[in-house]
Amino acid sequence: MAGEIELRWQDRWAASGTFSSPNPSGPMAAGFVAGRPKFYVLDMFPYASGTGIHVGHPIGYIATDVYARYLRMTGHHVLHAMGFDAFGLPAEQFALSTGEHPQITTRRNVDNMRRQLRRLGMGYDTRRSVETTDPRFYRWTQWIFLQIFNSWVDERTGIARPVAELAAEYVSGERTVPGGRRWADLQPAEQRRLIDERRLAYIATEPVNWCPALGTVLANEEVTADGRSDIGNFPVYRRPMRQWMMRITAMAQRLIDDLDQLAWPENVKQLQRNWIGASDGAVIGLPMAEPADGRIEVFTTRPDTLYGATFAVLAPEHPLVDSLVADAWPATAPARWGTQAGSPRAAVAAYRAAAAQLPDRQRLAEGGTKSGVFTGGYVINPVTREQIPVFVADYVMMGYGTGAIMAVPAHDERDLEFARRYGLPVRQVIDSAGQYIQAPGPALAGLDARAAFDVALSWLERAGYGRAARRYRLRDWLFSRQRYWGEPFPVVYGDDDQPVALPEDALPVLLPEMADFRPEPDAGEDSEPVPPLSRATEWASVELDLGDGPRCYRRELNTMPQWAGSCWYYLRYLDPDNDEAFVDPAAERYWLQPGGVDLYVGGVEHAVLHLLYARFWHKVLYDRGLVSTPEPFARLVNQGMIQADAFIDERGIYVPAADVAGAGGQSPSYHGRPVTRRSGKMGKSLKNGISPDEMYQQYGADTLRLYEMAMGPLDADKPWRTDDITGVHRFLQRLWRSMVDEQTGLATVSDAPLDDSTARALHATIASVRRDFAGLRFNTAIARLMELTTTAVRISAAGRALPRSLAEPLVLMVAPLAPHVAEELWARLGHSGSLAYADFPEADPALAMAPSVMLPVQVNGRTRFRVEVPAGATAAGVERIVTTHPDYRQHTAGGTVDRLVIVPDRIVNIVIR
RNA sequence: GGGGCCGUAGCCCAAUGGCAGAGGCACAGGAUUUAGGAUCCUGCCAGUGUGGGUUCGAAUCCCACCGGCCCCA
Repeated sequence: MAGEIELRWQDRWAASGTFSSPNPSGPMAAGFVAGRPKFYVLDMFPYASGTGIHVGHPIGYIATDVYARYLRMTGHHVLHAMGFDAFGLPAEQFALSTGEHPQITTRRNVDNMRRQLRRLGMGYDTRRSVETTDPRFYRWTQWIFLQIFNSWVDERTGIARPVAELAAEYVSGERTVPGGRRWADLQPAEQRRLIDERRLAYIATEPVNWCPALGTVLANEEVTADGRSDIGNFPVYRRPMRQWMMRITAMAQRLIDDLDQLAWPENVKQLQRNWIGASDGAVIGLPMAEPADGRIEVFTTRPDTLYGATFAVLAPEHPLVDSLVADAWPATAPARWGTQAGSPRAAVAAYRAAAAQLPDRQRLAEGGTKSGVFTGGYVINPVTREQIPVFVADYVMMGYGTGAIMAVPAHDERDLEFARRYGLPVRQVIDSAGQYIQAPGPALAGLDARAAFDVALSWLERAGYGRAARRYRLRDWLFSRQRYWGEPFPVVYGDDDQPVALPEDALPVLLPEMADFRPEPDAGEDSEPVPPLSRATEWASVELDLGDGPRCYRRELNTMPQWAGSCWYYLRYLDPDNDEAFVDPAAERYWLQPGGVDLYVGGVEHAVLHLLYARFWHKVLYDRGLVSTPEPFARLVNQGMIQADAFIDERGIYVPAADVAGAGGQSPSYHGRPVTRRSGKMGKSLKNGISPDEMYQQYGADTLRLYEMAMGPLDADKPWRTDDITGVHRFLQRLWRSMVDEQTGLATVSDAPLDDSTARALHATIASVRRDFAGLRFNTAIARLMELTTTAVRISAAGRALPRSLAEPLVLMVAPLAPHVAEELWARLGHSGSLAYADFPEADPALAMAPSVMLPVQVNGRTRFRVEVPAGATAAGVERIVTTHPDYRQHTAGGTVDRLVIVPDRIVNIVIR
């Protein structure tokens, strides 16, 4: 029954385009009403995986759909669309596992997910659905890449500008060329290098995480703490490679500062701040002992502890290592510093080679022993004038600060561990009482840490050794992958091997059809990455006329990472068919003003990467005048995780929860063997997913939607219990029977007016439900609607037809949550159109109020008796009633009344001493 | 180790600093029914993790501890 009704309404909504929302102008302008408030509701971009969704996935989608339906009924233009992220490693790995082409598997996965969401009754504007793998979409992903490639961040303002303006500054002399030469005197290649090194998308040879088994490099975030790939758990090796990078670090400060204007959960903002990780300190130039004019720049957050610096450490990748390494060991160097190795140069070379293998996260992991090797070189501590030895050690990272540190073992644990291992001196700067020790250099004795920092910094500045500096933990974003299934870069290379941006009319650069899309098989640890696209030989080279006649160019063979499409899909929903621009500015302004997407709902697992990358792209687009808001997402809500029972066998391996016998009982078993219950996040890894298909087959989509919304607050983690579904299922049946005759199937309602108490219940419910919907508190709204339904059931069970003036508002209030049954009831109540745009009931406060209330009267905080007072009675009126009440004298006899606390309509408290 | 979130009935969850209970599950009893694991009615159970503090009044605010989850190291 439910299934038949639901499918019928879903067809009707689709056929009549019920949820199409108009743009203010352009091809989608039909139905636009000027002056109507707008709202942009957005779900995080789903990734079309191979296994379909489980019931934990759509909880956020259901919530936004309920909210969007509510907003439509309260007079808003609502934009709510759903598209699919389908490029990237997971889709490609899935295709590899089935042996089919990702084009095919992706198509199937997206179709399946569309089907599942449609079956849940989602009110999306299906005209606006996009897929990242569609050339009409990724053409603009490539176009945005070019905007980023052609931008630089002006270090004076932090704002992104066209690189043409950077060149103009060099030409005009406003910006001086490093080295003091004139721009016009530079070779074209030198000019080009000066521009390229400022671009926001750039090529760099950087140590990266190379995963031979996946045949690609991975971002740090895609590598686990023990140095394996997040996807597939394959070993990852560290090696330098030529890669595309995004200069997100140039926006670090704005990415921190602008968090303040966002209505986001505080913990997500904090995660972003920590990830960017600003720290204030100083860059200190430590003079090298040899060569005498050399300096090593170290970054420290504690310049006040310079006196305690007894050695210095360079990252293995540090460019100064070569010039610092001595030809022979100094006679004074002890054997434990590694001097038994032939020469400093050999020892350092061996160490660097070993360190290069390890992924960053493993190098930084605590507990791993700190290893290093002496370079044979020394620097001078500016405070003590002593020569201190310089080591190379892998606990210092090239990507952070300056890639070099002054080591203060007395006040840094990692330095201390290193010093102990190599027998280096430990010199205290601050004594056990927390006081600075009398020392040469800046006078710090008696100061607190804050003041000492300032004094030490100004001492360094005056002496010419250092300057204040702010550094970020954030690293530039590794933006290329050696895989097939991604957006091709809109870039080619000429004879000089330098990247050249393709003109806009050359877009899209289509991903070539390849039967064999696999990464290079059997790639070993030392293998050179061979992108699959290199085998598309016809595609890989191309003759173009880029302004200086037809020439042969090579295409970029890497592809973009999975994050690219999700950085801007929310803009394409606004204007999905535009072939002239990535988005029409009028549509963009209408839907994004004032502060970006009005409500963004998704999982907290995207708190850092997706949200940071998307903010970065959006800011570049904003600076370049292509979008109108500095931030993409004004308000963010994280839906909670759905947890479910999972089961492990005696080996500790998860077994499919669906096949566990006696899952709810004391002794669950799997194929006759005992298993142990271990609850956790529903999903593939715990093998405890429950498919929505079986739920709506058995109960219907309305019931599933209601259950997911009734489980608890949207943002709380909640355990799934299929047994509990019967509660909301009964609710819908009660609602139905309260107004539909079971024999005839006709609505039986009367035109009788509501009695006072029913009217009160109705209007109080309307007021609460409106408040709850507006605040995304669907669980409490459902509780109110269940109560009102009980009222309705009582009326109809007493043999009276339900008054229409109760039935209709009840149906309308249920509609956002259970739209199919509501539409069906609405139709049976005699209405011809969909209720999707019917007016949501309005509460009349006068009718909602009871004529009188029973006020509890407390004595010193304990309830002693009650008085009945008129609703809304003033404090003076209540006082009169209470003090003349027969029980008042009895309860105040024991002492003197200090005062009466009266909270109108709530409580009275008599304070007695 | 640092940061964040959360502990209310057998379970899931409500409660602008104001009578601890809205709703659901489970359970028990009754009604109805050829029967039902359907439907209707009724009932049942906690003093809010622990200990302090603020307040006329604390589940709610503050501190410490215990337990759980998440993030970072």
